[in-house]
Amino acid sequence: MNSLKEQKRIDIIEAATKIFRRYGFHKAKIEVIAKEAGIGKGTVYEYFDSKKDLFEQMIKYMAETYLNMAREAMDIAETVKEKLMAFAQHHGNFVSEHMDMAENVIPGPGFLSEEMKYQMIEMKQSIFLLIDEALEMGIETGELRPDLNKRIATFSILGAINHNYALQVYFESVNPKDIDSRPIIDTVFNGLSNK
Amino acid sequence: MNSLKEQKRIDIIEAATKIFRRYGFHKAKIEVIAKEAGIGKGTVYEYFDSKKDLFEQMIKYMAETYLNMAREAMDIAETVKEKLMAFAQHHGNFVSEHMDMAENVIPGPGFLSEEMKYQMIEMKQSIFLLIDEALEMGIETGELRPDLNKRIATFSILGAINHNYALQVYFESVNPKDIDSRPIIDTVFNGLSNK
Amino acid sequence: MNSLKEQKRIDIIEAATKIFRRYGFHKAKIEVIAKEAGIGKGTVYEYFDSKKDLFEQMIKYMAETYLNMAREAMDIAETVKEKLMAFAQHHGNFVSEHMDMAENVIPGPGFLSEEMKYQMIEMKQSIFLLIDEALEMGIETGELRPDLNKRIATFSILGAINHNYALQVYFESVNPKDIDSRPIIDTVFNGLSNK
Amino acid sequence: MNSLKEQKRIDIIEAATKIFRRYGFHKAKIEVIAKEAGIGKGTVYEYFDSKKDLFEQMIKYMAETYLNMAREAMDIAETVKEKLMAFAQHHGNFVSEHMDMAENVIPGPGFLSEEMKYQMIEMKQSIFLLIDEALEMGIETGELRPDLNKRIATFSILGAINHNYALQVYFESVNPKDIDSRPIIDTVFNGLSNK
DNA sequence: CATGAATGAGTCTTCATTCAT
DNA sequence: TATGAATGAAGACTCATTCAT
Repeated sequence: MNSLKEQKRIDIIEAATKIFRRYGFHKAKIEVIAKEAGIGKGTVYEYFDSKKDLFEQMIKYMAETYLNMAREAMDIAETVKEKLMAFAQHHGNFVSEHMDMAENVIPGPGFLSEEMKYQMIEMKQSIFLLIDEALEMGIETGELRPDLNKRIATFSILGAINHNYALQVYFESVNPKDIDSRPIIDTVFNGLSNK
Repeated sequence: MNSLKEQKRIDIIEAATKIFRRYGFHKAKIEVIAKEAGIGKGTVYEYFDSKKDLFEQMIKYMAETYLNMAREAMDIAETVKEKLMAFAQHHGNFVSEHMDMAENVIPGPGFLSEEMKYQMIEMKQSIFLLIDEALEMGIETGELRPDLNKRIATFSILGAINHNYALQVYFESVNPKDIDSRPIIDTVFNGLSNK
Repeated sequence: MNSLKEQKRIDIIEAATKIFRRYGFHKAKIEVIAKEAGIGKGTVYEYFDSKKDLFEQMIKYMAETYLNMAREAMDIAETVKEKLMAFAQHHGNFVSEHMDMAENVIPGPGFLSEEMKYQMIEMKQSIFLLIDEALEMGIETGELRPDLNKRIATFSILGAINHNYALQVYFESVNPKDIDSRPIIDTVFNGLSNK
Repeated sequence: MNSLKEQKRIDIIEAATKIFRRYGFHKAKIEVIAKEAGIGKGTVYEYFDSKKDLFEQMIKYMAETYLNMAREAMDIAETVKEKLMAFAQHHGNFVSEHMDMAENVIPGPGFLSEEMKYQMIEMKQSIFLLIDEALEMGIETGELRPDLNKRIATFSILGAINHNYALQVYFESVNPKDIDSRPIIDTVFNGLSNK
């Protein structure tokens, strides 16, 4: 019984994901989301307080999914390099399905509730920590240079991965799944400098 | 006379910049933008076809400004490293004034006109080329490793700079102007790998 | 068995009375009434055809209660003056519990069904007759002036009682139970005129 | 210019009066009020913040009108009896046009804003004072009995007038304009008592 | 009999845009 | 040319009512 309700909640969130992604927050209509989920308009409001609430819960759900998948992918890998490649690949896969979400669907400043902002920060921190741990490990095993500024390195890796996927998709219309993460990680590992 | 019109056009765009940044596209009201520009609501429509048109022209104006400033900053610098640091610093300064723009103000997918999208791609390409040229130069002068994958390196640099600024501001509430670009560029230059 | 159903019907009506009084017709929600009655939302519809039906039956129930109590109170009294005072006192007691009903809960014109309006008229007529009979008696016993316009006198008494209670409660926040009915009746009996 | 806006404000209020009276607060649609006023739906919101605001301003406007007319009517009359008859007649005229307003259009408890409630109380007090002054005068001139309980007498008069009009209209479908106020006032003046 | 999950008709309100002045 | 009063399309949200369990 409880799981039935929970299942329908997920159904609605997944319908919302699709519609929000396609139309953005403001042009996505509740009625359309409901239809996509195969239910009536009013039913959405049995599960979520408002359009905003639905949006926030969707973000939370996606963030959790992203994080869990990233963790799994990285756990299997052994070396830091492999872990980062796994992360990049995961990022690409995820992005290929939820692409514009992050960039296009945002409803505007001051929109997210304070609680939600807190959640988002936590989530970003979790991702940060995921990379940070890998780097820490790499320094200990000697795989990475000992004088590394871990914080900046972490931000740089995340940025490099993110931008490489985003811009390749954007400029070259590549399917993110088909992007090879190896050269990205290689570049970050080896640096630009000629010695 | 023509320059009077042009000046008022700029005034409106600058008012729009402020208001769009503060409220995001959908919650920004034309009336408020008009008031901010010190004119009447209807007058906005003498200069722009629609809210969307105003938004697009604003984006274009800002992108041009960004690009011009980036070019100037990089021209002064000599080595590639200095150029990239100058770019990063410029990025930080610009972002400190127009921050949320990029992240929060976006109106939703399918919003920008095709022509606008084309403009945006051109703009991104210009930025890409700016960095690309610097790398090219670095390879020729031997400052950078000759086997560098320029495309990926460019994306990585842009991503690293962007994310470092964004996340430092986000997590640590640092004023972007106060961020030191050196360690970011150093990290990218030296790479992560322990040789 | 029949009385069990009847009892639950009364329970619902009493829950409805409380909720309608507190929120008014339109803001009173069936779900809340059901909860107040300790039953499920759907069950209300086993006993009443609609919200409107429930409202009308509630009014009818209250009116009957009012009338019965008024009759009892007046039967005990002997003189007309006493009867009117008893009526006034009863009115105050009743009003103290069901106050706003009459003033605040009314759903709007054209709302009550024709049958219901008929009921309401009958009810008002019954009250009218109650007072009318008392006056008739008073005229016969010589307690009241023989040339009295009974109809107008009855309306005036009802109005005087009603308004005195209402306005004292309204202006002076008096508990209706604590209002002394004697001076009201005295005023009506003696008239304003200085002989 | 200002008076044009003010005139339109009044137009809307008068349209609202008609529609609210016909349908009650909840069933009255803004669109219908706008149509009645010969304007577009959105225009209503240029003059009033919300349906509730419109309703409250309408009440205020009507109350002021009622009070002003009552004052005028009573000022012309000389004796207390005449004043009260004038008041009653005015009440009847007003009620004949705005009848159900008071009884049927009320939106429910807790609806009126605090400021509005305060206004309403002030208004009722003004009416009270109008009668109260007349009685005071009557006591001084010896037209009324000196031992009169003014407060209760005032409430009683208001109640008698109100109920006589309301019930005659209700029971006998009389047009309030056609009701003779003399016997009502006579009854109140002479009292019920056979000396 | 009782329930409460599902439903969708109904309406207020916002705001980009128009156009008479 | 500049204005701002007027407009109405569009959409989130409520809640009485139904009906499968």
